[in-house]
Parts: sequence; C-alpha cells; structure tokens
Amino acid sequence: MATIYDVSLLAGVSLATVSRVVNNTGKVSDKTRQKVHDAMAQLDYRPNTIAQSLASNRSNSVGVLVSQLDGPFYGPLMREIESVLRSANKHVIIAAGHSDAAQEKEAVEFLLSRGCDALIVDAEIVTNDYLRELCQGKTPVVLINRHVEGIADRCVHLDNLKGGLLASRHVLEFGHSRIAYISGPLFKLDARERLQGHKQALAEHGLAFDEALFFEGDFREEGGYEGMATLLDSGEPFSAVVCANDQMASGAIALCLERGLRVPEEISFVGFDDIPFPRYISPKLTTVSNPIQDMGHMAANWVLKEVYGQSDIEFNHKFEPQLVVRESVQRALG
Amino acid sequence: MATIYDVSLLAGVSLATVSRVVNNTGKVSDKTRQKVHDAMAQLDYRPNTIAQSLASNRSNSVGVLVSQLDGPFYGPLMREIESVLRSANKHVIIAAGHSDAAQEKEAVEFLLSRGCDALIVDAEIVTNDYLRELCQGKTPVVLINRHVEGIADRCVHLDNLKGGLLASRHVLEFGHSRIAYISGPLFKLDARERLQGHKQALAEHGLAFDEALFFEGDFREEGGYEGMATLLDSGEPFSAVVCANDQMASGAIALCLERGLRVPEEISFVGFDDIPFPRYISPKLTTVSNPIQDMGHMAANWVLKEVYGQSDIEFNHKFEPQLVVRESVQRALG
DNA sequence: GTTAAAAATGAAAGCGCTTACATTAATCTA
DNA sequence: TAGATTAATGTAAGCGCTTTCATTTTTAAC
Repeated sequence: MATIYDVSLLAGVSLATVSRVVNNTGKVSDKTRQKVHDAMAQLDYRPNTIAQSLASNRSNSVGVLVSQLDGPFYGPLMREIESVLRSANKHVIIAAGHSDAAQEKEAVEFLLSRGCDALIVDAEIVTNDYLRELCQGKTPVVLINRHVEGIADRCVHLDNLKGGLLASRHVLEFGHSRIAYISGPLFKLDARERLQGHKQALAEHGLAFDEALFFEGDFREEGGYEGMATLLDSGEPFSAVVCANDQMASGAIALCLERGLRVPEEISFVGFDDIPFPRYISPKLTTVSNPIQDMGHMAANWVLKEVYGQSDIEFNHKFEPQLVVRESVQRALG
Repeated sequence: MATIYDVSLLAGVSLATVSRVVNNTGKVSDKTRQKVHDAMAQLDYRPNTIAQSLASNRSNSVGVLVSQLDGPFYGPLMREIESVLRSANKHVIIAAGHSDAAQEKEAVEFLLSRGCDALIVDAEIVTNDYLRELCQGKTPVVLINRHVEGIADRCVHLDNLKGGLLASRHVLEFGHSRIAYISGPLFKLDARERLQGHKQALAEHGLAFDEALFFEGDFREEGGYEGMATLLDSGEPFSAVVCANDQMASGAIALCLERGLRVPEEISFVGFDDIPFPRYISPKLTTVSNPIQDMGHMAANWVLKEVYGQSDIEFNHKFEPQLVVRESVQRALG
C-alpha cells in the first residue's frame, strides 16, 4: 500500500503538499495539485485513516451506543444515524449496552478509547450522574431517548408521558373503563414515563389505577404474551389493553387469538412506537408514533454541527408522539 | 489524558516496559509490573488505541458490511457478530451497502482504509470477480450469505436451494398444485436459489412452473402485499402461496385478510427465514428456518481463529435450513 | 568466584500522517 | 525596479504507541 511519502516522491513535491491536496487545505497551485493527483492515481494511494487520526487528533468516527443491535426499534435508529453521518464522510462505530450498567459503561469506555470524535448514546441503565460526568468530558456527547436534568441541551428524547396519555385517552374516549396495562420494564425511564401518562389519563377520567390490571413486561413479544395470559387468568374483567410498546401488543394479541378471543370486538388494544410489522397483522394495530428516526437524524446532525461544523440544523430536544388510529380499538360495549 | 510516557515517568521505567505490561508481552518482573500498574491506576491511564493501531499495524477492529442496518434479518446477524467479537475484546465497525454496487464497494474501501484486521461481508450486488479479488488482498475476508466459486473456503452460506425445496415440497405434499410464488428480487442470489428450489420441487411432482403464478417482490412486506394483490387480480386460480421470505408472506397475508380471504382455509402460505414476528400473527406462519445467527457466529469465530488465533472452532461453510411447520398451510380442497 | 546463559530493561527507530513555521517564488505597488 | 505583499512550497517536529536490538542485571552451573 502506497504511503503519502511514495506519492510525494513520485510527484516531486513535499509531504506537506501532498497532505494539502489530500485534505484540500491550504494553498496549492493547480499545476502541483495535478501532479499530485496523477501520482495518487498511479499509485492507487489511499490515506491511512489511522495515521490521519493519530496525527490530527480526529478520527472522523462517531461512536453509537444502543442497547441492542437488533429489533424493530434500534435498527431504524442506527440506519438513520449511519446514513446521515456517512453522507458526511464520517463513520460509525457501534456498541451494544445490552441493558446492563457494566456493559454500557464498558461500551462508552471503549468508544472513547477508540478516539471517537463524538458519542451518540442511548443508555438505559447508567445513572444520570454518570451521564452528566460523561458530558463534562472533552468528547461531545448526545443522549438519545433520555432526558437528564442539567444537560438538557444534550438530550434528544420523546415526550413519553404525552404518548402514554394519548394512548390511554384514546381507549377512554371509546368508553372503556376497565383498562389493563402491560408495561415495559420499570427500570427503564421510558417505561415509567409511559405508565405515568396512562395513570394521568385515568385520573383525568376520574378512574383509579388498579394494580390488578397491571403487568410489568419486557418490551418484547414474549412479555406481552405472558402478560396477557396472566391478566386473563386473573379473572379480573377488562375490555381494553394498553401496551407500552407494539411488540408486547403483538404478543398479547397473539395470545388472545390463540384463546379464541376476538380483537377488537371483545378486547381493544393500543400499542406504542408504531413499528412496521404490526401494520401487517389483523387487526391493524392502533398505536402511538415514536419518531425514532427523526431523533436519530437530529442527533447525527447535532454531531455534524457541533463537532465538524457541517450542519446548520436547529436543535430540537423534545419530539412529540402522535396517535395513529388503525383498527384495534373499538367502542366499549354497554 | 495520560500517555504511556507519563506512566513510564511516574513508574520510573522505560516506555518499552510499560508497553510490555499493558500488552502482557515479554518478560517483566513482578516488582516492575506492580509499579507500572500502580502508575497506570494513579493516572487513570488508558492506551490510545489509534496509536496502538498505527504502531502495531493491528486495529483490533473488524469491519462488517451488511446490506441494511435494520430489519429482522440483519439485526440478529450483527448482534451475534458483535457479541462474539466483543467478548474477545475486538470491535466492530459497521457499514451498510444498501443493495447498491457502488455503495458496497465504497463501504469495503472504507472498512479497509480504516485498518480493519478482517472483514465480514454480506455483499449482495458486487460481482464474484470483485469478491475473489478482495479475498486476494492482505486483509482476511469472510463472505456471508454467498457462495463464490474459487473462494468457497471463505464463504458461510445457507443452502437456499434446499430451503426452497423444503418450502414448496411442503405445500405440494399437502395436495396443492396451483401454487403461486412471490420471489425476492432476482438480482439477489438467494432469491434466485430459493426460486430454483421451488421449481425443482414442482418438477419432482411433475408440475410445470407457471409464469402467471409468479411475482418478483422485494423481500419486504410491501412487496408481498403488492404481489398478492397482483396475483389475486390476475384471476389465475391458486390455493397456496410460497413466499421467498417471511416479510413478504406477512404482507401477502395482510392483503388476504383485508380482502376477507381466510388463511389457511382458502389460501395456504409458507414463508422463509423464520423471523420472530410472524410467529405472533394469526395464523402462525409455517416457514423455513434460516440460521442466520449461527452463520454470524461462525463468521465471527473464523475471524477470531484466522486473524487473532483465538478460537478453535471448526469451520462449517454450508448451513442447512429446516422446515418449521406451524399453522399457515392446510390440505388442499378437492 | 568465574563464566555462561537467561531474564529484565532500555534506547531508539519507526508506523503514516498533520501542521506550525520557515523559506522561496510570484505578484503588486509606487 | 526595489521593496512589500501574498502565494506556494518545504522542513521538521510531533501524535502515542510497538518492537527490534543492545545493554544490564540476575540466576545458574561448576
């Protein structure tokens, strides 16, 4: 592999000049530039990005921490981030936190030691204090899906409370009053916020929150399935189920269909996130949109702007969920 | 950030010695090692991986190229790769090819120039010649989801033909004879191989392949939905649909349900890949398993073994699909 | 107590690039 | 046309680490 030195030799110029044309910095005469380009082409020269990073103290890479690499939620987020960054010729190092404090921290360390110019972090478990300290460091950090006091200007997040409100209000307005709730794991902030929205909606309609109609799931199909079974088996009557995400809603609906319950005729369902798949089940799932891609877009552009001076997007911290009415909620009987 | 030099100063030893204890190479007396460890701890020293890479010509990073970052198929693949590699303290740089030749090549260039120690490549579009040449290079490469003559020892792939055979045989054995086929995009090898399996199964049963019952989709829900509409609207009779992947099957089933067709009573369906979601629709989708995670595991371990000398897994090139019988196929009437 | 072998350590030359600064060439001004 | 600007190029010192090779220290052998 040819080095910059080989190029300078062949072109008959100095290292500095080659570097200038490679990076398009400083003044270079057209004639010289051409010579250098020719030499680069002839040698099939490609800069060693590692050496560039070391010398310039810039890695042109940004670290992304998500809790999982797969799933309908993080996939689109990463896709959006990668796409924005790549079109600016930056690239992405991805690490997974697996919803574990130690792994999240280790991943951050890792990305930092890898010389990332910035971090986009979707941390579920680590404490606010840890994140505040992280933001103190010299590597710029954006937080996704999390609102942390004191560093609000670094957070891109969804108004989960409002989302929860929207979902539950919808079924309430359809006349349901016995409403089961399948929650996400409560160690996750968004799960707690959505639940809070639900409770608030209940209160608005003068209804008390009933522990017997509550199940703490895992944000996955399995949890919804299991939660639905538990709820049904408890014997408590209810006519609608609000699920803290679409995956659990899908699992819950699957169980209902297995047991021969008709949806939405006998039980209504609302989800959360508006992931693609449940649009293809029957009934099509009524849900609350989560503009995760927009948030990824925003985070990536923030990095472009703050770190590379390349974007002039206006920073928007808080994204609004919206109710997406489809077919899984029906008016309560009686 | 403390450098190795600071550590050497504080510990009162040379750079070389610090490097030795950091990398656990060469001989170092216990006493010295302890001094160095103390100094590192005191300074909160963490090696600069970029400098390490430059000096050692080893980046401890492996590049992964997939066609998409999201979706039910690539997510688990990446998860598995990241997990294996990370537990060996390597890390992953991910790039997306977006099913476009130029982008795939650019991504490979990018990963190469980034100094990856190895590449795991799921390339859909670039030619076999390109891949053969790539494998010639000094960076070791494993190919996933693709079988290329001449470099078969670098390929980890699924027996798609057999999978296609399994799927179609299943409906054939249930007595169907008018079988529609919704294919993946034919520029993709796996789509072609699966189709070939279908044709072969047809031939085994003395049936001719009928163009009128064929639709070329896109491996996404939309394509299945659209394909189903086209097929239905064509007026050609058929009692079963074989889909080249589960996503298209889901889209196709969704359309049927919209039109009030009962599945599987009126139309039977088989999918391919066995992704999680369609297990939660009704009817549960009969499909063919695609051990994508196993393949990712294998590819990652190959890298560990060949590049880092760390694994002693036995290399398995070809993975076998299996029929997963659920509820979406019913005996043909008459 | 020598001497040879082994173990521990250090000196220093890179790895391929960037960049401040110095130098030289070209252009302008009066 | 001398002197002052400005443009173009080159020199060389790093960036933080690894690694070869030489040197010193310790241990072993007799």
